[in-house]
Amino acid sequence: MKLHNTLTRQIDEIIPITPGKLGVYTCGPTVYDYAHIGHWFNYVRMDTLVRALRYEGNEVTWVMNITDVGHLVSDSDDGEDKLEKGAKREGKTAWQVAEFYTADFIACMKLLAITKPDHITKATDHITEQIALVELLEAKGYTYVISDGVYYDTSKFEGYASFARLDLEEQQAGARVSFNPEKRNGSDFAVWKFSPDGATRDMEWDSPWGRGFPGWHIECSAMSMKYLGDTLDIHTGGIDHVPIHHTNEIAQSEAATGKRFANYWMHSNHVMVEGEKISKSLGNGVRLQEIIERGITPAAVRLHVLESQYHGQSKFSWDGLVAAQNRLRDLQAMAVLRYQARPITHDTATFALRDVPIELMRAVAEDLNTPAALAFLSGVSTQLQSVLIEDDMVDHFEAMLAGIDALLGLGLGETPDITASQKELLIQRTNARSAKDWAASDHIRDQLTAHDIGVRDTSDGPIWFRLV
RNA sequence: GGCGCCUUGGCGGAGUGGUUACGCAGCGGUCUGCAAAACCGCGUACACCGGUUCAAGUCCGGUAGGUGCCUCCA
Repeated sequence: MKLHNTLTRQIDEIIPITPGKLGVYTCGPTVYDYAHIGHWFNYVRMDTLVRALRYEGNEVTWVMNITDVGHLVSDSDDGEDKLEKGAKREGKTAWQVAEFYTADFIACMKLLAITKPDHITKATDHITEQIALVELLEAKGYTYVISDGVYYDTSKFEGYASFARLDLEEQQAGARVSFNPEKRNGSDFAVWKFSPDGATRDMEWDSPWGRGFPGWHIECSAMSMKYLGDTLDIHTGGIDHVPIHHTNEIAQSEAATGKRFANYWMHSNHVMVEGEKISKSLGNGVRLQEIIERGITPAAVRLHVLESQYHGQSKFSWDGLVAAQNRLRDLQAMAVLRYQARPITHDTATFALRDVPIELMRAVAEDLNTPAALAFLSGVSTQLQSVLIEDDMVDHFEAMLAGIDALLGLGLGETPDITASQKELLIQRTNARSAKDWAASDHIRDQLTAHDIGVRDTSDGPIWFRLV
């Protein structure tokens, strides 16, 4: 498996620290609002990465965090906590807000066939680990305390700007936001924030420095290293995290351990909706629920994501979603051929079914080139429509679908057979056609259509497929 | 102001030097009792201008347009 590694800015072959085992950490959602289509592109891609690594035979430990505290809404020094803000908006506590949106997120993951991570870690469940990490950084002299919190001194970490290739001085000169004058450097960030004087937050904890809550960045460092060790194999996240969040994670983690934090960094690029960036102000953050309400299945959404590559900016449109839905229908029509195998008449149909998932993996291994994998799959679909599926092919057919699903998560192996009564209708129609009773034959066809079943008549008899 | 990225046929989207993937939509054909489906074929696509090369969508330079980050953001 090769990936575009943000660390080296190259396509790198993934080499596990421990052969056959891989630790993958994915920056998960901040649960203050619903996830939108941009998030789902990201998580479907990460899931595809994990699926592919496992398909290659690796034992993968996948960790995803849930940020349920500490993610500030604006400037990292003065801003409000997103969860506390969400709580005010909805008249709930921050805890209730976090619980609600976490549940929604996990439900949507399931709909999109995103593999359940081995560990879904909440920041609020790991306050002890985060405090311990701050204490370690303090002991090593990386932190200082000012009026509103404990800060990390980025000037103490050599190469702070190198990961994101930042020019800190130039950036500060052109920055549109002024920073807290108590900070030693503009790029310094809070690892522990104090609760405001006289105010009580929904979420706050005691610490050696005072009552408050952890900074957003420290959470990912603390939790990823707890579950995956000091050096992760692969760290993934949205591309927007490169200059700040991931830069800060590296600074914290490497300062604490003296070791490299992650060997490979994979960043999912952004999705443009109808030509525009997804943003709150444009109100174009399409939710999965909205898509489903418009009659698009989650599997089609997933297919649409797989039609794009993670490294470049992607486009989302309703037309594109419909196109994906149509394409998926064709793949399902292929999948359902396994229920319609004929008795063996000759032994010439030697389609290499078992090689199909292997070929898909070959494409996916090239920096997650899922569009190329789908192109191959479409070719397979076309060939199978032309070939007579015989009884001795069914086992291989099922194994092929299982392989495709393991890799792409499209659920082709779950497409159900038609019912016994529907099969009976097909037989009746065949009989009517033999008798050249076209009225009866057409009537039965209408009945089948009402069941969303279409039929095509071939020289080897009827082949059914689902219309939706 | 600084640092990046992108521009492929109606739409989406592969493709890092040499048979123009693939999908959706469209058109034509075959098949069919009809319809549908399926299959086959079609559209002379690589923003523009130069350069390198026997050969460029693919490398280099420039132009135009778009876009991302530098502020929370997947």
